[in-house]
Amino acid sequence: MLIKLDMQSRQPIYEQLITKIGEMVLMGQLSQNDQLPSVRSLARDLGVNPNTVQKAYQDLERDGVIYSLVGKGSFISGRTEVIAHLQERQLMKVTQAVLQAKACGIGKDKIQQCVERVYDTDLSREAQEKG
Amino acid sequence: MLIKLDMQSRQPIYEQLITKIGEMVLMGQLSQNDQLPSVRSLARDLGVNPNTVQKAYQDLERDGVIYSLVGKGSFISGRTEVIAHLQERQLMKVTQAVLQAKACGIGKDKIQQCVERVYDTDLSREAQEKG
Amino acid sequence: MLIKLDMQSRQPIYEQLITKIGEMVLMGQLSQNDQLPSVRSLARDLGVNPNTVQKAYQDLERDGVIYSLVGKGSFISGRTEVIAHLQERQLMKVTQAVLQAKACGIGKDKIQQCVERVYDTDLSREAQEKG
Amino acid sequence: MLIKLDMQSRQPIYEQLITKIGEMVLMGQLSQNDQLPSVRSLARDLGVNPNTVQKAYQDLERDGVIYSLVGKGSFISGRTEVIAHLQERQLMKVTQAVLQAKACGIGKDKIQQCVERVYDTDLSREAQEKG
DNA sequence: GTGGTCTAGACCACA
DNA sequence: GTGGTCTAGACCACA
Repeated sequence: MLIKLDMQSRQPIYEQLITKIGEMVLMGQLSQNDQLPSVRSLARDLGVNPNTVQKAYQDLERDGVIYSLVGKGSFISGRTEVIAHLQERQLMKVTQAVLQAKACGIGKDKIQQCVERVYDTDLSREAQEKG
Repeated sequence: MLIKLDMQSRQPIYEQLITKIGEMVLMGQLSQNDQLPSVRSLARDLGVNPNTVQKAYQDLERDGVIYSLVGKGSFISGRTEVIAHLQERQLMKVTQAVLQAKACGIGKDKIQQCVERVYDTDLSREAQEKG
Repeated sequence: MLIKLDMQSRQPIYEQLITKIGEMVLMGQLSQNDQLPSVRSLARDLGVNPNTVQKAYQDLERDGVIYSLVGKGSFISGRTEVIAHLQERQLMKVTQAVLQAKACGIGKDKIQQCVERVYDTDLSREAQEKG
Repeated sequence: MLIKLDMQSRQPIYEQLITKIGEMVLMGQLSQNDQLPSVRSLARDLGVNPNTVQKAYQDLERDGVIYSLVGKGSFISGRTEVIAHLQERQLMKVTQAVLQAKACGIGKDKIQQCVERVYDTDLSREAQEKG
């Protein structure tokens, strides 16, 4: 389970975990019924408090992204509605940021440049890494 | 001073205040050397503790957005470098959100639709207000 | 009465006034029994609140730097002991700053350079202004 | 954590705290990633309100001297640029005091004596402690 | 346990 | 009147 955490970030560790696991589901790196590492082993691997992983798993279960079987472990639910919901939520964040940007007097063109840069830069970076 | 606070929000009150005043500066609703309402009067108007407004004002002063004179009041600094910095910071937030969206497998077109919607919606709202 | 105030400074205006008048006494620009401008006229000239000038004059009188005659005005006392005391107090400030600098691990040589710079720079500046 | 506060001082408690911790960093008594006492424990030890310590810690974090992790604690950042900046700021204070002294007609020799006294006195104090 | 936010209210220096 | 500091104490999210 390759997860990079930013310990200095203002974003709570448990939220970073939720985001990362959500991304792995959306990108197909985690599929229906795949088993997640146990709370303790993941906590050990990441060097964080088990409570933190526990909190992330609980939230993911509450949102239907994973399901837990007592004594067996935690698994990806893979329900399509959940996946759609994850993407919607992320789009909402973009909308919020753009709304605030507009409230700051930032023009549509600036935002569009910003979007272009993100999608173009990453494509070229992936090309480099593959090439 | 028209400021709406969301008391239910996860975002702290003093941060909401900072954001709102920053927006008013960027939109030209507050200009250089304009006087802000006093800590106490704004606190009274918003129904929050003076300490909370004080914290917002002190953070704004540290960021160079306003300056405070004991015994006289708090005023907009209006330094251009500060204004530019405020906009950059907001653009960074958009970039972050878009980056995460991309990491979730959301396509460029979806983001662009989202941007269009934000800017078009507001235009129509302005049209309604004028018409 | 040529006095330049820094309205943006953290140092209170009344303290700036006290310092400036003290300096003028020490530099011989104000001599024994010289009359000071009235509280109101000085406040008007400087664009500050009369209370502020009043407070400065009161402190100066308490320290024996000036004396006030009701209905006549305020005057320089010019007592030698007072002049010596003003200089001592300023030296104390230097000592305090140097003590803190030493507590910060700053070496004696750095401080000495700093002293040289102040005295050399100003001499050359005075030369330019006179020449 | 040995910190002496002067409750009678005009200097605010939180500023005294900031100064003291800054000095300990500069003197190498606190090094990179060293953990500071928690807000509550330090407040208890010093007999002040936790909010006051909190304010000091937050200011130190904003200046890059320390970093705080919610749920874990506060730690020394140890960034060299920050350390250099702390010393520069202290030297500025010395320069200001010397400039004012000169404006008061105090000669260079008087200042130099004052510097000598500070650095010699402390050396003898260290000698006493060792001897 | 940790840091962060907030209230209610006092007191201060300053203009 | 103004901003700034501080206390006492509550509650929250997080690890």
